Amino acid sequence: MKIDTAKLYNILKDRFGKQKWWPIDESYHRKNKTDPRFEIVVGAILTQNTAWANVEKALENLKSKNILDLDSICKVSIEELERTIKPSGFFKQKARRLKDVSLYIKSNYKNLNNFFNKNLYEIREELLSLNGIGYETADSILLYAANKPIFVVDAYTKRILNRLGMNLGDSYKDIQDYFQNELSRNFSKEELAKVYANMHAMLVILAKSYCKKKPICNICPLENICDFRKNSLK
DNA sequence: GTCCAGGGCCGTT
DNA sequence: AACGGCCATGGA
Repeated sequence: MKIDTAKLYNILKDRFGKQKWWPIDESYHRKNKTDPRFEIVVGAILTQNTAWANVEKALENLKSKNILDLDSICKVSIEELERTIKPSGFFKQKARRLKDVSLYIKSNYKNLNNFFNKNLYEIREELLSLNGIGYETADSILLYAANKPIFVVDAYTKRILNRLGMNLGDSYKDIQDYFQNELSRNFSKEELAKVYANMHAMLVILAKSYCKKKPICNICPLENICDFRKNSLK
């Protein structure tokens, strides 16, 4: 069975409201005259299979050293970068990944703005060509930093879909296409980026607070439309 | 002590 | 194409 994603969107919105997603320290970037979107690029890499609380510690460390910007990450030594982001885990590979993406943008585009001004799919290809940036990280950067209309699929999304009983399989692209096809029919082109952003944000909130590994079904907003809930009541 | 978190890569079947 | 091991920290 397939559930209308526009309906899903509205149910979640009624319960959670609009989520202001991807926290950014605006005041830090105002003060330092740095591009706040770069914080999202960094966060997207640091959060790979990692609890956000640990990412926050790493981001705080970067801010306290005033190196949460493109040019600083390009300049800082790999050893110091590793030490600074250590709380976020996998610090050696993540330091390398931050370096790689930063140096790529710096050498090819000078700054984030020039890079993000390109076409969505051109940016996506370039991000995916870098080691350590897969579909989810690339799309998170595109959606939340570059404000491009592309839907982010993550482990939470897959878990929720499986429990709802939508047989979309495990393919990233299939799931992404499904959401984009459905939502683009129900919302205007101009608001799609915001809708995708809210949708993903609300799915994450749902997964964290209700649709956990051990789900809390009896107070879940999707209780009435969920196969997992129905089966557990049998 | 065990489990898990807003993945991705690489080697083996 | 699919799967398993690996990367690492800190909170529950």
